[in-house]
Amino acid sequence: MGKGAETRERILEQAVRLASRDGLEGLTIGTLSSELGLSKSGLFAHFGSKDELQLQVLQTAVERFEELVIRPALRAPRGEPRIHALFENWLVWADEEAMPGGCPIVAASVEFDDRPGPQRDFLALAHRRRFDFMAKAARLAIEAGHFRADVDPDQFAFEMDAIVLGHHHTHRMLRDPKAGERARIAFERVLASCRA
Amino acid sequence: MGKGAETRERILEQAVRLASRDGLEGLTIGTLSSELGLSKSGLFAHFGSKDELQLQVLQTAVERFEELVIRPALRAPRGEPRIHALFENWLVWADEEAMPGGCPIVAASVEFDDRPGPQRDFLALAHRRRFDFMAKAARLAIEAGHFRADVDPDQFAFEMDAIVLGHHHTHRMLRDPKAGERARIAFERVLASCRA
DNA sequence: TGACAAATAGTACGATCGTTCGCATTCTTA
DNA sequence: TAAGAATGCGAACGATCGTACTATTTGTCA
Repeated sequence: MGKGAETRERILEQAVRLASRDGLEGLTIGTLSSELGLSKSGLFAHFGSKDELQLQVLQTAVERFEELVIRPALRAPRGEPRIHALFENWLVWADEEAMPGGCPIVAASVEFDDRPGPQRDFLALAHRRRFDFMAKAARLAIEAGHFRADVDPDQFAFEMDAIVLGHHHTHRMLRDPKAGERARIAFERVLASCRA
Repeated sequence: MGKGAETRERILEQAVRLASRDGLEGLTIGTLSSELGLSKSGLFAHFGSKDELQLQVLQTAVERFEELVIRPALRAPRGEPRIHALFENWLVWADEEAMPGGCPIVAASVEFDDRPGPQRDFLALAHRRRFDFMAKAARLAIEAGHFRADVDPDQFAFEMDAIVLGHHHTHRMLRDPKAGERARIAFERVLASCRA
Protein backbone atom coordinates (compact mmCIF):
# COMPACT_ATOMS: atom_id res chain seq x y z
CA MET A 1 0.00 0.00 0.00
CA GLY A 2 2.90 2.29 -0.80
CA LYS A 3 3.30 5.25 -2.99
CA GLY A 4 2.28 3.42 -6.12
CA ALA A 5 -1.28 2.87 -5.02
CA GLU A 6 -1.52 6.50 -3.99
CA THR A 7 -0.43 7.70 -7.41
CA ARG A 8 -2.81 5.32 -9.11
CA GLU A 9 -5.64 6.81 -7.13
CA ARG A 10 -4.67 10.27 -8.25
CA ILE A 11 -4.48 9.09 -11.84
CA LEU A 12 -7.86 7.40 -11.75
CA GLU A 13 -9.56 10.40 -10.22
CA GLN A 14 -8.40 12.62 -13.05
CA ALA A 15 -9.09 9.86 -15.56
CA VAL A 16 -12.71 9.60 -14.44
CA ARG A 17 -12.99 13.33 -14.81
CA LEU A 18 -11.66 13.25 -18.35
CA ALA A 19 -13.67 10.20 -19.32
CA SER A 20 -16.87 11.86 -18.22
CA ARG A 21 -16.26 14.64 -20.71
CA ASP A 22 -14.54 12.88 -23.58
CA GLY A 23 -15.56 9.26 -23.22
CA LEU A 24 -13.38 6.25 -22.62
CA GLU A 25 -11.79 6.43 -26.05
CA GLY A 26 -11.36 10.17 -25.92
CA LEU A 27 -9.44 9.64 -22.72
CA THR A 28 -5.82 9.69 -23.87
CA ILE A 29 -2.70 8.64 -22.02
CA GLY A 30 -0.73 11.62 -23.27
CA THR A 31 -3.27 14.19 -22.16
CA LEU A 32 -3.88 12.44 -18.87
CA SER A 33 -0.20 12.25 -17.97
CA SER A 34 0.59 15.83 -18.90
CA GLU A 35 -2.36 17.13 -16.90
CA LEU A 36 -1.02 15.28 -13.88
CA GLY A 37 2.60 16.29 -14.42
CA LEU A 38 3.65 12.71 -15.03
CA SER A 39 5.50 11.12 -17.88
CA LYS A 40 3.56 9.10 -20.39
CA SER A 41 5.59 5.98 -19.75
CA GLY A 42 5.46 6.39 -16.01
CA LEU A 43 1.70 6.56 -16.05
CA PHE A 44 1.42 3.77 -18.57
CA ALA A 45 3.44 1.44 -16.34
CA HIS A 46 0.67 1.58 -13.76
CA PHE A 47 -1.79 -0.12 -16.06
CA GLY A 48 0.08 -1.93 -18.81
CA SER A 49 -2.48 -1.21 -21.49
CA LYS A 50 -5.17 1.25 -22.34
CA ASP A 51 -7.80 -1.44 -22.05
CA GLU A 52 -6.78 -1.98 -18.46
CA LEU A 53 -6.84 1.75 -17.76
CA GLN A 54 -10.35 1.99 -19.20
CA LEU A 55 -11.53 -0.94 -17.12
CA GLN A 56 -10.15 0.59 -13.95
CA VAL A 57 -11.80 3.90 -14.78
CA LEU A 58 -15.10 2.05 -15.09
CA GLN A 59 -14.44 0.20 -11.88
CA THR A 60 -13.71 3.47 -10.09
CA ALA A 61 -16.86 5.08 -11.42
CA VAL A 62 -19.01 2.14 -10.35
CA GLU A 63 -17.51 2.17 -6.88
CA ARG A 64 -18.18 5.86 -6.57
CA PHE A 65 -21.76 5.33 -7.70
CA GLU A 66 -22.29 2.72 -5.06
CA GLU A 67 -20.76 4.96 -2.46
CA LEU A 68 -22.75 8.07 -3.32
CA VAL A 69 -26.04 6.63 -4.55
CA ILE A 70 -26.56 3.05 -3.46
CA ARG A 71 -25.12 2.99 0.04
CA PRO A 72 -26.86 6.10 1.37
CA ALA A 73 -30.13 4.72 0.02
CA LEU A 74 -29.58 1.53 1.97
CA ARG A 75 -29.57 3.59 5.15
CA ALA A 76 -33.17 4.65 4.46
CA PRO A 77 -35.96 2.34 5.60
CA ARG A 78 -37.07 -0.36 3.20
CA GLY A 79 -39.89 0.38 0.84
CA GLU A 80 -40.80 3.75 -0.56
CA PRO A 81 -38.39 5.80 1.58
CA ARG A 82 -35.45 3.83 0.25
CA ILE A 83 -36.71 4.12 -3.30
CA HIS A 84 -37.18 7.82 -2.87
CA ALA A 85 -33.66 8.23 -1.49
CA LEU A 86 -32.22 6.19 -4.34
CA PHE A 87 -33.93 8.39 -6.88
CA GLU A 88 -32.88 11.68 -5.31
CA ASN A 89 -29.29 10.56 -4.84
CA TRP A 90 -29.22 9.51 -8.45
CA LEU A 91 -30.35 12.91 -9.67
CA VAL A 92 -27.64 14.59 -7.60
CA TRP A 93 -25.12 12.14 -8.99
CA ALA A 94 -25.49 13.68 -12.43
CA ASP A 95 -24.04 16.91 -11.06
CA GLU A 96 -21.04 15.51 -9.22
CA GLU A 97 -18.30 18.08 -9.55
CA ALA A 98 -15.74 15.33 -9.90
CA MET A 99 -17.48 14.35 -13.15
CA PRO A 100 -18.00 17.53 -15.12
CA GLY A 101 -19.17 15.63 -18.18
CA GLY A 102 -21.97 13.77 -16.48
CA CYS A 103 -22.17 10.14 -15.56
CA PRO A 104 -19.23 8.33 -17.17
CA ILE A 105 -21.11 5.06 -17.03
CA VAL A 106 -23.85 6.43 -19.23
CA ALA A 107 -21.23 7.82 -21.61
CA ALA A 108 -19.32 4.57 -21.75
CA SER A 109 -22.48 2.54 -22.24
CA VAL A 110 -23.44 4.44 -25.35
CA GLU A 111 -19.87 4.25 -26.55
CA PHE A 112 -19.45 0.51 -26.09
CA ASP A 113 -22.94 -0.90 -26.44
CA ASP A 114 -22.04 -2.33 -29.83
CA ARG A 115 -18.38 -3.18 -29.37
CA PRO A 116 -17.80 -6.61 -27.86
CA GLY A 117 -14.98 -6.78 -25.35
CA PRO A 118 -14.21 -6.57 -21.65
CA GLN A 119 -15.46 -2.99 -21.37
CA ARG A 120 -18.85 -3.97 -22.69
CA ASP A 121 -18.94 -7.03 -20.48
CA PHE A 122 -18.14 -4.98 -17.43
CA LEU A 123 -20.79 -2.40 -18.25
CA ALA A 124 -23.45 -4.98 -18.94
CA LEU A 125 -22.78 -6.60 -15.60
CA ALA A 126 -22.85 -3.28 -13.76
CA HIS A 127 -26.16 -2.39 -15.36
CA ARG A 128 -27.61 -5.75 -14.63
CA ARG A 129 -26.76 -5.28 -10.97
CA ARG A 130 -28.23 -1.82 -10.96
CA PHE A 131 -31.44 -3.13 -12.44
CA ASP A 132 -31.53 -5.92 -9.92
CA PHE A 133 -31.07 -3.48 -7.10
CA MET A 134 -33.98 -1.38 -8.27
CA ALA A 135 -36.16 -4.42 -8.78
CA LYS A 136 -35.28 -5.69 -5.34
CA ALA A 137 -36.14 -2.32 -3.82
CA ALA A 138 -39.52 -2.56 -5.51
CA ARG A 139 -39.99 -6.06 -4.14
CA LEU A 140 -39.24 -4.83 -0.65
CA ALA A 141 -41.76 -2.05 -1.14
CA ILE A 142 -44.35 -4.67 -1.99
CA GLU A 143 -43.48 -6.65 1.13
CA ALA A 144 -43.68 -3.48 3.19
CA GLY A 145 -47.15 -2.87 1.88
CA HIS A 146 -46.18 0.38 0.16
CA PHE A 147 -46.57 -1.03 -3.32
CA ARG A 148 -49.41 -3.15 -4.62
CA ALA A 149 -48.70 -6.86 -4.86
CA ASP A 150 -49.18 -6.96 -8.63
CA VAL A 151 -46.48 -4.42 -9.35
CA ASP A 152 -43.86 -5.85 -11.72
CA PRO A 153 -40.46 -5.10 -10.12
CA ASP A 154 -38.59 -5.37 -13.41
CA GLN A 155 -41.00 -3.03 -15.10
CA PHE A 156 -40.51 -0.61 -12.23
CA ALA A 157 -36.74 -0.81 -12.69
CA PHE A 158 -37.11 -0.11 -16.39
CA GLU A 159 -39.22 2.99 -15.82
CA MET A 160 -36.99 4.34 -13.08
CA ASP A 161 -33.93 3.87 -15.26
CA ALA A 162 -35.67 5.56 -18.17
CA ILE A 163 -36.57 8.61 -16.14
CA VAL A 164 -33.01 9.00 -14.91
CA LEU A 165 -31.72 8.72 -18.46
CA GLY A 166 -34.26 11.28 -19.61
CA HIS A 167 -33.14 13.59 -16.85
CA HIS A 168 -29.51 13.15 -17.81
CA HIS A 169 -30.31 13.96 -21.40
CA THR A 170 -32.56 16.93 -20.76
CA HIS A 171 -30.22 18.30 -18.14
CA ARG A 172 -26.92 17.93 -19.92
CA MET A 173 -27.77 18.25 -23.59
CA LEU A 174 -30.66 20.68 -23.45
CA ARG A 175 -29.46 22.42 -20.27
CA ASP A 176 -33.06 22.65 -19.26
CA PRO A 177 -33.23 23.97 -15.67
CA LYS A 178 -36.54 22.21 -15.27
CA ALA A 179 -35.03 18.81 -15.90
CA GLY A 180 -35.01 17.87 -12.23
CA GLU A 181 -38.58 18.97 -11.72
CA ARG A 182 -39.71 17.08 -14.82
CA ALA A 183 -37.99 13.93 -13.65
CA ARG A 184 -39.58 14.18 -10.20
CA ILE A 185 -43.05 14.64 -11.62
CA ALA A 186 -42.60 11.66 -13.92
CA PHE A 187 -41.28 9.50 -11.12
CA GLU A 188 -44.06 10.55 -8.84
CA ARG A 189 -46.52 9.37 -11.44
CA VAL A 190 -44.80 6.00 -11.57
CA LEU A 191 -44.84 5.78 -7.79
CA ALA A 192 -48.51 6.70 -7.66
CA SER A 193 -49.36 3.90 -10.04
CA CYS A 194 -47.47 1.45 -7.86
CA ARG A 195 -48.87 2.41 -4.48
CA ALA A 196 -51.25 0.18 -2.60
CA MET B 1 -25.68 18.04 -59.48
CA GLY B 2 -23.50 15.39 -61.08
CA LYS B 3 -21.31 12.63 -59.91
CA GLY B 4 -19.94 14.48 -56.93
CA ALA B 5 -23.23 14.64 -55.10
CA GLU B 6 -23.81 10.98 -55.80
CA THR B 7 -20.47 10.01 -54.27
CA ARG B 8 -21.12 12.20 -51.28
CA GLU B 9 -24.36 10.38 -50.65
CA ARG B 10 -22.56 7.07 -50.73
CA ILE B 11 -19.96 8.41 -48.33
CA LEU B 12 -22.52 9.76 -45.91
CA GLU B 13 -24.53 6.56 -45.88
CA GLN B 14 -21.49 4.56 -44.81
CA ALA B 15 -20.40 7.35 -42.46
CA VAL B 16 -23.72 7.22 -40.64
CA ARG B 17 -23.33 3.49 -40.33
CA LEU B 18 -19.87 3.84 -38.82
CA ALA B 19 -20.83 6.74 -36.58
CA SER B 20 -23.70 4.74 -35.11
CA ARG B 21 -21.22 2.13 -33.94
CA ASP B 22 -18.13 4.15 -33.11
CA GLY B 23 -19.42 7.63 -32.48
CA LEU B 24 -18.63 10.82 -34.33
CA GLU B 25 -15.05 10.91 -33.10
CA GLY B 26 -14.53 7.23 -33.64
CA LEU B 27 -15.55 7.80 -37.23
CA THR B 28 -12.21 8.11 -39.03
CA ILE B 29 -11.47 9.37 -42.51
CA GLY B 30 -8.95 6.63 -43.17
CA THR B 31 -11.28 3.81 -42.22
CA LEU B 32 -14.21 5.38 -44.00
CA SER B 33 -12.32 5.87 -47.26
CA SER B 34 -10.81 2.42 -47.31
CA GLU B 35 -14.16 0.77 -46.65
CA LEU B 36 -15.56 2.64 -49.62
CA GLY B 37 -12.60 1.99 -51.87
CA LEU B 38 -11.76 5.68 -52.08
CA SER B 39 -8.57 7.50 -51.36
CA LYS B 40 -8.30 9.43 -48.13
CA SER B 41 -7.61 12.70 -49.88
CA GLY B 42 -10.37 12.17 -52.43
CA LEU B 43 -12.91 11.63 -49.72
CA PHE B 44 -11.56 14.48 -47.66
CA ALA B 45 -11.96 16.89 -50.59
CA HIS B 46 -15.72 16.43 -50.38
CA PHE B 47 -15.89 17.98 -46.94
CA GLY B 48 -12.80 20.05 -46.32
CA SER B 49 -12.59 19.19 -42.64
CA LYS B 50 -13.61 16.52 -40.21
CA ASP B 51 -15.91 18.96 -38.43
CA GLU B 52 -17.82 19.45 -41.63
CA LEU B 53 -18.01 15.71 -42.21
CA GLN B 54 -19.38 15.21 -38.71
CA LEU B 55 -21.96 17.93 -39.20
CA GLN B 56 -23.13 16.42 -42.46
CA VAL B 57 -23.38 13.01 -40.82
CA LEU B 58 -25.62 14.53 -38.16
CA GLN B 59 -27.63 16.32 -40.82
CA THR B 60 -28.09 13.07 -42.71
CA ALA B 61 -29.18 11.22 -39.58
CA VAL B 62 -31.71 13.90 -38.68
CA GLU B 63 -33.14 13.88 -42.19
CA ARG B 64 -33.50 10.14 -42.06
CA PHE B 65 -35.21 10.35 -38.69
CA GLU B 66 -37.70 12.83 -40.05
CA GLU B 67 -38.31 10.63 -43.05
CA LEU B 68 -38.78 7.36 -41.14
CA VAL B 69 -40.32 8.55 -37.87
CA ILE B 70 -41.79 12.02 -38.11
CA ARG B 71 -43.30 12.08 -41.57
CA PRO B 72 -45.16 8.77 -41.37
CA ALA B 73 -46.59 9.88 -38.04
CA LEU B 74 -47.90 13.03 -39.66
CA ARG B 75 -49.99 10.88 -41.96
CA ALA B 76 -51.88 9.52 -38.95
CA PRO B 77 -54.84 11.51 -37.64
CA ARG B 78 -54.13 14.16 -35.07
CA GLY B 79 -54.32 13.24 -31.43
CA GLU B 80 -53.63 9.88 -29.95
CA PRO B 81 -53.31 7.98 -33.23
CA ARG B 82 -50.50 10.26 -34.33
CA ILE B 83 -48.78 9.99 -30.97
CA HIS B 84 -49.07 6.25 -31.09
CA ALA B 85 -47.61 6.14 -34.59
CA LEU B 86 -44.76 8.40 -33.54
CA PHE B 87 -43.90 6.15 -30.64
CA GLU B 88 -44.01 2.92 -32.63
CA ASN B 89 -41.97 4.34 -35.48
CA TRP B 90 -39.43 5.53 -32.96
CA LEU B 91 -39.01 2.08 -31.45
CA VAL B 92 -38.48 0.58 -34.90
CA TRP B 93 -35.96 3.33 -35.65
CA ALA B 94 -33.61 1.90 -33.03
CA ASP B 95 -33.29 -1.24 -35.17
CA GLU B 96 -32.67 0.37 -38.54
CA GLU B 97 -30.31 -1.93 -40.37
CA ALA B 98 -28.52 1.06 -41.83
CA MET B 99 -27.49 2.02 -38.30
CA PRO B 100 -26.16 -1.13 -36.68
CA GLY B 101 -24.94 0.77 -33.64
CA GLY B 102 -28.26 2.31 -32.76
CA CYS B 103 -29.40 5.88 -33.11
CA PRO B 104 -26.38 8.00 -34.03
CA ILE B 105 -28.08 11.07 -32.64
CA VAL B 106 -28.26 9.54 -29.20
CA ALA B 107 -24.62 8.48 -29.47
CA ALA B 108 -23.50 11.92 -30.62
CA SER B 109 -25.53 13.64 -27.91
CA VAL B 110 -23.79 11.78 -25.14
CA GLU B 111 -20.48 12.36 -26.87
CA PHE B 112 -20.87 16.09 -27.34
CA ASP B 113 -23.16 17.18 -24.54
CA ASP B 114 -20.25 18.82 -22.77
CA ARG B 115 -18.12 19.98 -25.67
CA PRO B 116 -19.13 23.39 -27.00
CA GLY B 117 -18.99 23.73 -30.75
CA PRO B 118 -21.09 23.46 -33.89
CA GLN B 119 -21.81 19.77 -33.33
CA ARG B 120 -23.29 20.47 -29.94
CA ASP B 121 -25.25 23.43 -31.29
CA PHE B 122 -26.67 21.33 -34.08
CA LEU B 123 -27.69 18.55 -31.72
CA ALA B 124 -29.28 20.91 -29.22
CA LEU B 125 -31.37 22.46 -31.98
CA ALA B 126 -32.39 19.07 -33.34
CA HIS B 127 -33.47 17.92 -29.89
CA ARG B 128 -35.31 21.12 -29.22
CA ARG B 129 -37.29 20.59 -32.41
CA ARG B 130 -37.98 16.99 -31.50
CA PHE B 131 -39.27 18.05 -28.10
CA ASP B 132 -41.41 20.71 -29.68
CA PHE B 133 -42.86 18.21 -32.09
CA MET B 134 -43.85 15.90 -29.26
CA ALA B 135 -45.29 18.75 -27.22
CA LYS B 136 -47.26 19.96 -30.20
CA ALA B 137 -48.62 16.48 -30.78
CA ALA B 138 -49.79 16.46 -27.16
CA ARG B 139 -51.42 19.84 -27.63
CA LEU B 140 -53.29 18.56 -30.66
CA ALA B 141 -54.42 15.59 -28.62
CA ILE B 142 -55.84 17.98 -26.06
CA GLU B 143 -57.65 19.92 -28.77
CA ALA B 144 -58.98 16.67 -30.21
CA GLY B 145 -60.37 15.78 -26.82
CA HIS B 146 -58.17 12.71 -26.45
CA PHE B 147 -56.07 14.22 -23.69
CA ARG B 148 -57.27 16.10 -20.65
CA ALA B 149 -56.95 19.88 -20.84
CA ASP B 150 -54.61 20.07 -17.87
CA VAL B 151 -51.97 17.83 -19.43
CA ASP B 152 -48.61 19.59 -19.60
CA PRO B 153 -47.35 19.08 -23.18
CA ASP B 154 -43.72 19.66 -22.22
CA GLN B 155 -43.95 17.16 -19.41
CA PHE B 156 -45.45 14.70 -21.84
CA ALA B 157 -42.55 15.27 -24.22
CA PHE B 158 -40.07 14.67 -21.42
CA GLU B 159 -41.64 11.38 -20.44
CA MET B 160 -41.95 10.13 -23.98
CA ASP B 161 -38.32 10.99 -24.64
CA ALA B 162 -37.26 9.26 -21.44
CA ILE B 163 -39.05 6.04 -22.33
CA VAL B 164 -37.44 5.95 -25.75
CA LEU B 165 -34.03 6.48 -24.19
CA GLY B 166 -34.74 3.74 -21.67
CA HIS B 167 -35.72 1.44 -24.49
CA HIS B 168 -32.58 2.27 -26.41
CA HIS B 169 -30.46 1.53 -23.37
CA THR B 170 -32.19 -1.67 -22.31
CA HIS B 171 -32.34 -2.91 -25.86
CA ARG B 172 -28.80 -2.16 -26.98
CA MET B 173 -26.73 -2.42 -23.82
CA LEU B 174 -28.58 -5.13 -21.94
CA ARG B 175 -29.88 -6.85 -25.10
CA ASP B 176 -33.07 -7.47 -23.20
CA PRO B 177 -35.62 -8.92 -25.66
CA LYS B 178 -38.38 -7.53 -23.50
CA ALA B 179 -37.22 -3.95 -24.02
CA GLY B 180 -39.93 -3.15 -26.53
CA GLU B 181 -42.65 -4.62 -24.37
CA ARG B 182 -41.38 -2.73 -21.32
CA ALA B 183 -41.34 0.53 -23.25
CA ARG B 184 -44.86 -0.01 -24.52
CA ILE B 185 -46.21 -0.73 -21.07
CA ALA B 186 -44.52 2.37 -19.68
CA PHE B 187 -45.82 4.52 -22.48
CA GLU B 188 -49.29 3.12 -22.11
CA ARG B 189 -49.24 4.19 -18.48
CA VAL B 190 -48.26 7.71 -19.50
CA LEU B 191 -51.01 7.77 -22.10
CA ALA B 192 -53.55 6.52 -19.58
CA SER B 193 -52.70 9.32 -17.21
CA CYS B 194 -53.20 11.85 -19.99
CA ARG B 195 -56.48 10.60 -21.37
CA ALA B 196 -59.68 12.53 -20.89
C1' DT C 1 23.46 2.12 5.86
C1' DG C 2 23.39 -0.82 1.98
C1' DA C 3 20.90 -3.82 -1.06
C1' DC C 4 17.00 -4.73 -3.46
C1' DA C 5 12.49 -3.55 -5.15
C1' DA C 6 9.25 -0.17 -6.67
C1' DA C 7 8.24 3.80 -9.14
C1' DT C 8 9.09 7.18 -12.58
C1' DA C 9 11.44 9.26 -16.56
C1' DG C 10 13.49 9.24 -21.21
C1' DT C 11 13.56 7.90 -25.77
C1' DA C 12 12.07 5.76 -29.63
C1' DC C 13 8.97 2.65 -32.45
C1' DG C 14 5.33 1.98 -35.98
C1' DA C 15 0.66 3.22 -36.87
C1' DT C 16 -2.75 6.37 -37.67
C1' DC C 17 -4.75 10.86 -37.22
C1' DG C 18 -6.43 15.22 -40.02
C1' DT C 19 -4.71 17.97 -43.56
C1' DT C 20 -2.15 19.98 -47.73
C1' DC C 21 -0.69 20.07 -52.36
C1' DG C 22 0.20 18.93 -57.06
C1' DC C 23 -1.13 15.98 -60.74
C1' DA C 24 -4.14 12.87 -63.27
C1' DT C 25 -8.50 11.62 -64.73
C1' DT C 26 -13.24 12.24 -65.77
C1' DC C 27 -17.23 14.87 -66.60
C1' DT C 28 -19.81 18.82 -68.63
C1' DT C 29 -20.80 21.91 -72.05
C1' DA C 30 -19.91 25.65 -75.48
C1' DT D 1 -14.50 18.06 -80.14
C1' DA D 2 -11.82 21.20 -77.54
C1' DA D 3 -11.71 23.78 -73.22
C1' DG D 4 -12.47 24.16 -68.63
C1' DA D 5 -14.37 22.67 -64.45
C1' DA D 6 -15.24 19.00 -61.39
C1' DT D 7 -13.57 15.02 -59.27
C1' DG D 8 -10.28 11.79 -57.47
C1' DC D 9 -5.50 9.89 -56.50
C1' DG D 10 -0.73 9.65 -54.44
C1' DA D 11 2.58 11.14 -51.59
C1' DA D 12 3.91 13.58 -47.81
C1' DC D 13 3.39 16.74 -43.61
C1' DG D 14 3.55 17.21 -38.45
C1' DA D 15 1.10 15.61 -34.54
C1' DT D 16 -0.40 12.22 -31.58
C1' DC D 17 -1.75 7.61 -30.57
C1' DG D 18 -0.54 3.17 -27.65
C1' DT D 19 3.35 0.62 -26.48
C1' DA D 20 8.22 -1.23 -25.65
C1' DC D 21 12.56 -0.89 -23.86
C1' DT D 22 16.32 1.02 -20.91
C1' DA D 23 17.91 4.11 -17.41
C1' DT D 24 17.47 6.59 -13.22
C1' DT D 25 15.48 8.01 -9.31
C1' DT D 26 12.95 6.98 -5.16
C1' DG D 27 11.25 4.20 -1.43
C1' DT D 28 11.56 0.08 1.80
C1' DC D 29 13.59 -2.74 5.08
C1' DA D 30 17.19 -6.33 6.88
